[in-house]
Amino acid sequence: MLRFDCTKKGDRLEYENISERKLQILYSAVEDYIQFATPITSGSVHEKYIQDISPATLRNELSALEAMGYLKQLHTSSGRVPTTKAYRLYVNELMKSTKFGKKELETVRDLLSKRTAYLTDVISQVAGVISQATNYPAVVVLNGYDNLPIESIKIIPLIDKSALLLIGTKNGIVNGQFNLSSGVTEEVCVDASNLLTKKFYGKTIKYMRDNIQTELVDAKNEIDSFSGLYNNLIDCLSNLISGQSHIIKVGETKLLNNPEYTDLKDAKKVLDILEDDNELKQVFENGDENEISFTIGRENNSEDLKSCSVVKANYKIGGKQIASIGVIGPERMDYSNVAGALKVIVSELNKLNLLTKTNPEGDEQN
Amino acid sequence: MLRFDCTKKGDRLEYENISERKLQILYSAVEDYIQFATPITSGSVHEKYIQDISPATLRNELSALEAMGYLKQLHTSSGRVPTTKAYRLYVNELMKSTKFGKKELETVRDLLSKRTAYLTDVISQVAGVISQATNYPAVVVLNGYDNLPIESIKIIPLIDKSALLLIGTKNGIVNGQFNLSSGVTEEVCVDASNLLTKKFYGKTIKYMRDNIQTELVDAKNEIDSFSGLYNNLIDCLSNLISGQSHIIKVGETKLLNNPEYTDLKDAKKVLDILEDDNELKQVFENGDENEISFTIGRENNSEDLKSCSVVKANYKIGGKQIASIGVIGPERMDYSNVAGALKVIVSELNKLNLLTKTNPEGDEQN
DNA sequence: TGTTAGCACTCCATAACTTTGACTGCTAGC
DNA sequence: GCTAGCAGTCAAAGTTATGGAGTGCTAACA
Repeated sequence: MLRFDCTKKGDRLEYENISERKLQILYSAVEDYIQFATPITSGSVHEKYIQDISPATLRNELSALEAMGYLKQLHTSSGRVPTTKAYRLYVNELMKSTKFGKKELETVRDLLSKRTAYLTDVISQVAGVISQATNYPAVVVLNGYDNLPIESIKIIPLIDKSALLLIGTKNGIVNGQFNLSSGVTEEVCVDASNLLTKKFYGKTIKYMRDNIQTELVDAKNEIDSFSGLYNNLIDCLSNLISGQSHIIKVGETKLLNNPEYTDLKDAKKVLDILEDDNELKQVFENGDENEISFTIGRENNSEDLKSCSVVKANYKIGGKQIASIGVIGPERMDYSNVAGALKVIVSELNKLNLLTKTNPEGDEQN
Repeated sequence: MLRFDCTKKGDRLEYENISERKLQILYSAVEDYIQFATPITSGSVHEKYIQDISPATLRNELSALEAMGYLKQLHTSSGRVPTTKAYRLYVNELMKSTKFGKKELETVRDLLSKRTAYLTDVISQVAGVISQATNYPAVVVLNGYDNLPIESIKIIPLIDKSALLLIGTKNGIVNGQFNLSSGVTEEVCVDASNLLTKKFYGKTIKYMRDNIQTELVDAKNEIDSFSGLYNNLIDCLSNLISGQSHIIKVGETKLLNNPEYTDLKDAKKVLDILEDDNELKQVFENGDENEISFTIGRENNSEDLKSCSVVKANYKIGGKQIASIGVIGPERMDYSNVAGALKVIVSELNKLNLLTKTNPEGDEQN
């Protein structure tokens, strides 16, 4: 069965003077290797994909593709496996952009429709959905809270002289906690909440951080009792904003389902990176600015990740990066399925975002 | 070096007619195997632990201990490894109850002192601390919210016609979300919050569930606008209470650090159970009602866990089970260290609990 | 009766070797 | 330019030796 349809001939030839037939063979080879993880042989390509070319001819073609750097043999008399160059060509030019079934789409929608209020809950939910849809470990890196647009601010006094800070954003509630000086009443908190919401509605959290000092000095003059809140609130805000670039991981052990990691030593290298939040953050800060970004095998900076690929979606709002959402897996990754899953999830997240966006305007007009 | 000091002779003899010398040998054997994971031999015991008994005599003793079922040989001419029976004796009678260093204690206190408001955050923090302190995968199963005592109830309207429900408990905030009918003002939410807090302060969440219908019927009569809240709030409460017995896992891959899981097939069996929340819940519902409960090797019900041990602490408030906190690891687990870590964490949790308990009374008296 | 030295026995772990089979590269013919 | 067929190659699996660690047993001793 020939799965390759020739639609982008012009683009392809930019890469190299590579015949259409070689591309067809390479496409079959990569897809087969992704699916079965066994080296490609002239026999298997003939049998499964391209019956009208004999194995002997395929041998010549495979040999040529090897000379061009798209395939490599593990040893003489073994079949061939794709190189990073082949995966790159496959990802850029050959693969169907989304091989993501309707059934999976339904599952994703179902899971995301159970909306949760807190941003961190949304993130871990998203990570879970991706890991389930792709069967690889999923990682979500929230790139700080700076770019999130504020919808409302609430300060809620708790019983033991502390208070919750809830910042409602279009994506979910961000929360912090701080201590109240004695004498701060529930009323003061309500007043402060209203004041802050009024001053910062529609602005980003970064804007709030940069301007809260001056804004609150004014407020302090207006409202006396506000002083019991002032310092601690600012502390809380700066803690909230500076430190917490949240990272969530789900399904690390799914890595072990792949035959390239039957040797624990190899698996350990990758799992150790998955354990180390700082390293992982760096990994997910790499890649280009496209909607979906692929870092394949040897393209990875880290030596221990040369056997891996990282696929991530850049989740943006108003052109500003909010989070990196992605998976990590063997170089022999099902790129098509992963890219499909990530696209669907980002698009569903954007829909949720629109949903919350329309309502407050309705409220405002009332 | 003889690490065993004889203090509980009377108790020990209840088990079996086993000489003090055999106990000393067995103690050395188990501790050595826990530390090095290599079979015990007459030579190594002589060299490392009991110099004044010759290897030949130790051979006789080890052979006798094998006949009694405390040791087993993997094959003739191999050393011996402890059986489940040996670990059970070790845990019940021989081990030092806490082998938990001051340094580790400081770490635990540090981590727990960064108090977070939300119960789910507290739980995952606790799981992280345990996994870090023991170097095994940690699991926390929150046994529903039923037994948590209520301190305050807040309903917070969000911008898009939905509302947050925050139930403050002595252990942390439990939160839910529900939709508001139109016309429900911020004032109504405040009134409802105050009313609910007044009615249910000090009662458990279970009590609230069982009595909210009747209590709120009265309130509906008092306050007209309350009807916009009524149904959805009850829905939210019952969802909150029934479904969510939270389970949190941290450090699953730490299992792979142990030599008994260098074969991925063996590791997979255990990791699969760690993936399956339902099965895991059952595992952690087993065990006795003691403060710390050990389920060792073959004592496990699940066939796939016969090579594992599960140690859990029952975290209770007022005698009522709140959560199971524990670790899962190879049968050759460092029981002493794990038990120490769990005890410390439960005791620190109880302290935090007391801390929040004193403050509201202060508030009440003001 | 309990302890101990010494020796024979056992059996795993490791390495060296052999066999098998899958696949390629090459050559010659179409 | 394509293809059949055959020789060559090499890993994977199976087989056979070798070494060494550890026990069990026996006989002597306190």
